[in-house]
Amino acid sequence: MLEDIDARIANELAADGRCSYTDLAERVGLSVSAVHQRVRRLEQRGVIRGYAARIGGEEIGLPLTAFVSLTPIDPAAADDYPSRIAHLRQVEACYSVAGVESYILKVRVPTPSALEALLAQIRAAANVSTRTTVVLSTPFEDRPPLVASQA
Amino acid sequence: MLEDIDARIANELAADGRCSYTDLAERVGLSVSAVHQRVRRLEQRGVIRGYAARIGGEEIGLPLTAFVSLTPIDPAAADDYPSRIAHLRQVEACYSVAGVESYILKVRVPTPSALEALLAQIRAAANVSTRTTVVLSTPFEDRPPLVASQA
DNA sequence: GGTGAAAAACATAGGGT
DNA sequence: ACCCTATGTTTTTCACC
Repeated sequence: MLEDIDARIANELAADGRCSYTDLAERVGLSVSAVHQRVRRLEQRGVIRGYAARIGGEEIGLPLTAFVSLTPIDPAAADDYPSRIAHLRQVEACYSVAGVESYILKVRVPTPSALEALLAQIRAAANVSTRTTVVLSTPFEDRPPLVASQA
Repeated sequence: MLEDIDARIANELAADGRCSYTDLAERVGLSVSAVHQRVRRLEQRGVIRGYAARIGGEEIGLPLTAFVSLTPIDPAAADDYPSRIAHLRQVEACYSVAGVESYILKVRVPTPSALEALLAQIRAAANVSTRTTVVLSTPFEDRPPLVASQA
């Protein structure tokens, strides 16, 4: 599926998303145009889904992170919770999970009272009960996965 | 703290980490060099912590994501759990949380049995008990936070 | 798949307002 | 803080292997 040089390219870009093709080419030992072509293919195949700047939460006034677990109140309701919640931009991620609860959300807000308001919006928008776990600190986050070759 | 144009630059780069300075300059209505200077300052201030390619888990043979909650077995033990776990590369994130449990980890593995092995490693390395919630699907993830100005 | 070369676009530094 | 200009680098395409 994923060949060795492609894996190395993906790892490099996961660690440094703005790395130039020229640098990449040197590191993996190919010409610039070959690397360029491979990167485009990786993007098409969905191995690389996009590029993002990692933003420091505290520096932009969103120091409070929390995980919010959702339990549907009406078990017979339609299963479109994600779409009911996606418009809330403070919700950074939404996972459907196997467990007592149905979804886990990751949220980022400026203050405890903003969290309170957001929880009310979530409950209202999706007809769910919530259980919230506040993040105290983040020793590490967003570590790039080890892309291994499997050709 | 964070001025309007800086906020827009941060938002653009959060959404498209490989956007050129030329494009950025057009979008925010400044000269290329002014934008370049601002980006450097945002990086120095920690607003922008780095750049990363977003990698598709299924496409690289890591289709199984889970959240693992940790409870210390010896409540008197030293509080260096993150450093005991950081060497396990399947652990993508580590959060210290307020709740029944002490930490939440996000992990990505190829198979259920790799998850089993990883959990054993986590328990052995940190002397903790674990509770695992398997992710079934990910409606969305890594949405860029809304960087708001607060000058 | 890969290379190499040429044109266009871009990044970067310096001096001026 | 910003703009402009000049220079070197990078991206991107294309013809060829």
